[in-house]
Amino acid sequence: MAHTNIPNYNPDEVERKWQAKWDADGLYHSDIHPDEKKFYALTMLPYPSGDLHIGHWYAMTPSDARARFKRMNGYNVLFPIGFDAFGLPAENAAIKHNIHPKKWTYANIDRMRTQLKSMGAMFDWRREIISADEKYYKWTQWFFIKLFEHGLAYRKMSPVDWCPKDQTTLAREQVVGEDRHCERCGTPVIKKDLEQWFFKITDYAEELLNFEGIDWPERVRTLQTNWIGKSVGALVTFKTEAGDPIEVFTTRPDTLWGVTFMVLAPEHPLVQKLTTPENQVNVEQYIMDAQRQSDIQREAADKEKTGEFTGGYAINPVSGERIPVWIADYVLMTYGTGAIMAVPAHDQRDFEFARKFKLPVKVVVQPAGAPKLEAGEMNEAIPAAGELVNSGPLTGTPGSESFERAVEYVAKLGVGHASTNYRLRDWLISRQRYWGAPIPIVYCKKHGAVAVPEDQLPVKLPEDVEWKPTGQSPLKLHPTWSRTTCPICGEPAERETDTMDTFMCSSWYFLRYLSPDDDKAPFDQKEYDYWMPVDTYTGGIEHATMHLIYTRFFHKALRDMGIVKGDEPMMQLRNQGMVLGEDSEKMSKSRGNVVAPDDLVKAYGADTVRAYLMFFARWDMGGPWSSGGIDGVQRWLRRTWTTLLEPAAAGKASEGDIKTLRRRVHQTLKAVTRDFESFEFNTIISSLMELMNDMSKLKEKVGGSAAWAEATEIYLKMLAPVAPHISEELWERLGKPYSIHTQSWPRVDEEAAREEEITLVVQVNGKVRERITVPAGIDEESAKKAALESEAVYRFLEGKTPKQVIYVRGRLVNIVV
RNA sequence: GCCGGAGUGGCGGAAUUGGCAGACGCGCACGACUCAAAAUCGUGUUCCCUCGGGAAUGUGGGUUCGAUUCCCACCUUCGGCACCA
Repeated sequence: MAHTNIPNYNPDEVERKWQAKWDADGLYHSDIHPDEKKFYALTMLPYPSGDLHIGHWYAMTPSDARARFKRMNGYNVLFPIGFDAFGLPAENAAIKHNIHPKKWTYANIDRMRTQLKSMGAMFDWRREIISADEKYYKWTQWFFIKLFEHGLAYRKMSPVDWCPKDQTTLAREQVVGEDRHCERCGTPVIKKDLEQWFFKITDYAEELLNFEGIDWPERVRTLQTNWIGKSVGALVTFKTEAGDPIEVFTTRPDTLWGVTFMVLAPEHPLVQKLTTPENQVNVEQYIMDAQRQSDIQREAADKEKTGEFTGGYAINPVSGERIPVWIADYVLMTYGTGAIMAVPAHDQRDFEFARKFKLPVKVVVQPAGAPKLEAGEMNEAIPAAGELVNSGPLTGTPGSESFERAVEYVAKLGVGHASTNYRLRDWLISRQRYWGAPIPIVYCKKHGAVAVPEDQLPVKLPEDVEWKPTGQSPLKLHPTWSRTTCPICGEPAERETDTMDTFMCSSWYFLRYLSPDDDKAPFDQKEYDYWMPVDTYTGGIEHATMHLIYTRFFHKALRDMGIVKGDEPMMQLRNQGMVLGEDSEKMSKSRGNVVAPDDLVKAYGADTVRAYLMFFARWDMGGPWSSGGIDGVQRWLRRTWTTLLEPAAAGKASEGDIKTLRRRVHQTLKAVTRDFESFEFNTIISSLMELMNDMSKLKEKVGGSAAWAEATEIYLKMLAPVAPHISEELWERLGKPYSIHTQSWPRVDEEAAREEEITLVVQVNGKVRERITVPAGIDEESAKKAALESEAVYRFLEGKTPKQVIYVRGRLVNIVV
């Protein structure tokens, strides 16, 4: 079978040739064409960490293939790329290798740009953005000022999460895991009281829970919903005996008559006042202990309850009962009001606390069906709703309306009202590090925090800075940089020396792709009106409660300022899984299980790597890399090469063979089209492999026919988004007009795709006994008749009469005996 | 504890609406070609079997003529949240 008269498939040569030509021709330039429908395909912008990782390829290749598919389907496609270039790793590498963060970052970008280009993606490089460029971060600062002007950026002193290794504060979203460690470096965080800048994302908590009109994965929606943590309840005001109000948030206003004590967070402002002299020493000791403990210790769920009695009492506003006020670290100052009403009969935490400190338990809810609750006999709290008992005027209220009735009651008394609480906190954006966009604020003695005027942007990041982390912002240590004048009064003033969280840069980057060089505005309005919103956004799920929630907030805030339109920036989101090492572990240099795409491209060519990444796992699931499997994909592309280039045999094709070929081609086209739409990339490749297997078998007979010409043309068009170089090369060698990537996606010939004969499965009692070939259009009567007459059925019926015969059109007959 | 995903051959995975379980590929075995090997091509490959069949999609039930698919309970595993009032 060896044919020596056709050239060998040399991926390296083919790929270099076409990448150069596409680049020279501007084949992937995306410009506004008002008469064409647009498609904005976006892949999450990479951090320039040094080398392009196989994970980047895994994320971007199918996104690129789908963008190409959309282009062939008549869309004017925008598929841009850029670099999320500010951030800690640059600074850490700078310290380690004593190289300036800027130099390190831009050298990495140069390397990664070359690596990205080897992928052969349809990126429009004219639109590349680098978030660390002055012309980019000028607008990041501009957005900060807009948020500031609209009251969505504010500064406050509060206990914040601090990473002792990276020497900076972190947003809550960037503190992860049970031991509450830094998302970047893994070091457990500590609390520090600092004055920091925040964005008021909590203003949008309710709206962020609404995913109507966007096609985002259930998983991301759940993660964001949990993160926002909505609780519906009521705020109720108790009073101390001295008359000071203590407001509590409760989700169970129906249990108000069951309150037997109150608990304040140790940091609660009323603690000092409430504490009686004889409890002073113990309370102060407890507060000090609580402060010393890390969050990890304090928030451990299985920890035994601790607390201290203040000696003070409060009055229950509905019952008038006098109840003791305690402090305990299970009540957090950062959630709700920092104080709770304790109902030990119906809340497990309060129950444990009451049992430990011998506080009374009072039953006020009797769930239907449960035995009558007796406080003395309970060994756990009963949180279920039910009929109210021992609840003053509300006694006898059924569980179904107890919540509403209780809220009405406290509202009538003027001591409370319905309220909703969210777990979401405002976004802390100050970072005490060098390599970020400076916060464009000036502090004036007279005017306080003043925004830098727009015409003075950008506030440039100086390069002559000692960047080693000291816990102080490096910009603060610069001898002159922070010295300036107040934009309002002109008096000497100080610049803010913290930089912004890099998630600020990535919250709006997809807008900068629209007009990366515009120096009048963050984006060009014409470009915006044509391209936005993003139609498909692809990337990892790890940003569900970081980037993806920030960018939605950002968009909504800009919408309310009239800067952008619509409620959401990205209409459809899809997440890829993760490529693991061959040992099924996360790839890491220390484990030595890293797969380098550059090596693979060298050995197999980009097309094989692309196709294998699309083939080897379900894209949304990912999985361990297997070095063996890639050979199969390489074999398939080589087979494609030889099958399409070998001269056709002179033989005459039979009508049956032609029909078979066309049927297979159009059936495959149908499946591939469907799978591109639904992100099922692995079955695209297997369908193409199957078709190639069939084509190579049929070629000897049909190689000279018009059907064969049609088959090769459709096959190459389907292959083009997956393997853009080899398909372009074969397209050219078959004498077709340049470029295959500007061709239209073929149309399915339904007539040709239709099966003429089908295999009818014959079951007896649900077990397959026979397969018979029948005409596709067979009617029910004939199908049943054919089944009953088959030899196997005769054997299995053993003379018995069928009780029932079930027919599924075009599929099977089941004979029930 | 709560929320969500996943469990199918030796391996990655496929199966459109409840209708042929294991497509496609890897690996393996055998064969062709070769002095030989590689490459390539071909055949086979879930398990058991008395060669008639039988069993099988994490486990146990249920619905159905028929369940990888729907329902209930559970196990394992991955991810998120977690003293959130």
